[in-house]
Amino acid sequence: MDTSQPPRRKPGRPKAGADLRDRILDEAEACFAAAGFAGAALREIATRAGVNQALLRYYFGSKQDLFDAVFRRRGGMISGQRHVLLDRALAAPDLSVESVLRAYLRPQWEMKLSGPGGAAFIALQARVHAEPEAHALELRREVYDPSLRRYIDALCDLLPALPRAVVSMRVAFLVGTYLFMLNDLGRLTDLSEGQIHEMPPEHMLDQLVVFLAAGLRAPEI
Amino acid sequence: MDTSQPPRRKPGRPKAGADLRDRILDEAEACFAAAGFAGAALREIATRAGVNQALLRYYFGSKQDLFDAVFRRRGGMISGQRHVLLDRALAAPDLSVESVLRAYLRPQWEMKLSGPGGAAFIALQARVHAEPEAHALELRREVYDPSLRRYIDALCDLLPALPRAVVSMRVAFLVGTYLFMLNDLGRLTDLSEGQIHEMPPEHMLDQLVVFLAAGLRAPEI
DNA sequence: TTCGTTATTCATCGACCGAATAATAATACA
DNA sequence: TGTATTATTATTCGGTCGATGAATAACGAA
Repeated sequence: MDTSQPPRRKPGRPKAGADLRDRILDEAEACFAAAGFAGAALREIATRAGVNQALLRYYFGSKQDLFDAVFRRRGGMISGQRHVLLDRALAAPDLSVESVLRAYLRPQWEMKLSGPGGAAFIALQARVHAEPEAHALELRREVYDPSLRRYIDALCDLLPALPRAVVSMRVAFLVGTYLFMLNDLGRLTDLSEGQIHEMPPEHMLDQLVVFLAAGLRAPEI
Repeated sequence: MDTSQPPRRKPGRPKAGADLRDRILDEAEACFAAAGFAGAALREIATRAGVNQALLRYYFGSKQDLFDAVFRRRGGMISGQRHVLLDRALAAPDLSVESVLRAYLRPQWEMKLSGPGGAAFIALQARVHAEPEAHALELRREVYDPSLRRYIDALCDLLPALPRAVVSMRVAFLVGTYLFMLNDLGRLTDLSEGQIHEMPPEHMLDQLVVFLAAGLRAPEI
């Protein structure tokens, strides 16, 4: 009489494909963003995605591999969009420090506003940037450094008075500024006693561009 | 024959006091910085500090309480130093955006360079700023927001053409910039193909001040 | 139909973690 | 000296975690 099997049992091949894969990545993204790498539990990711935990391993390998897949998915999108937007900015007649900055910032900005998934990735990205582990550093380099180098080249051309070392350093400053700003966007409100809260998001991006462009253009000391 | 007690046994009261307490906080700081809150293990902290794990609980309470103690220790130092340096800057004849910026940046900068403990705290701080949990947010607010508000006031006086909302936002930008820069100081090297590596640290702080001061002074759009 | 391959679940293992409790040694105080 | 208090250790508990291997159902090819 032990043979009574509850009806919910369906190993096999019901929902395979990129669809399920993406759903797993979505939930993993949310969990990693909320709890960090160590704090996220594969069990919870699997449950939220409606699959068995062993399936994560079947698809992605270890926990670290899953994390990397999450990071590369959106990171690759952003890098690709930056590449396209930089090409467009360089070809446009209004080429300027501001237009290059916008080409760099817009992909992340739009991902942040695109919905909870995009916002989760921004948070996750901020975490990765704060992690000192060698693996996190490699990941960031692999995903982002190539596109960054092109932007440094473009800005050096636009700011011929500045040596490359100074431009490189200022670009590094810039990365910290926007990462923090995007991640903390909701909390900026507090410092300004609510005044920022009433500002439309598009205006905030403008503010950021103004701030960063002025910093980049500052004469060398 | 079970009564043979190995000589290494010394419960009691050998090394009590602020000394041991600080050693525990030091090791906790290093572990939390390296692995994050969830990733750090109380067992390792205790081992590295040369004490039993239960002693952590006796001194600090839960893991979260220990973390908070770590954060408040150095955070309090920084806030205190900022308060003093801002007073001094406001009273000095060369009061300027730059001098206010330096008063804000110097405590963290010197902590970073003061040794491995200080550097560990900077890393930990960057992690806390990237964590979305409500508790982390409260902690940051409690430790840092009061001093931040004074700096916003001072900068508003120095930049009367800018509305307070804009100054507040730019100060928020600024926080991200220096946090990221301090934490990534060692890695900035890569982007500049080694050129930054040869720059003396003091010069890097100057570069940061120039960048931020220009951003703060940018005319409103 | 048959059979191998692929996708999925189930069940479990060993490790580790944070917390808790009880025992115990050093000190302070009477 | 004796006794209460404080600082420290030893040990254990329940829980959770990532990983793993075996079982199994669906599908594609023959």
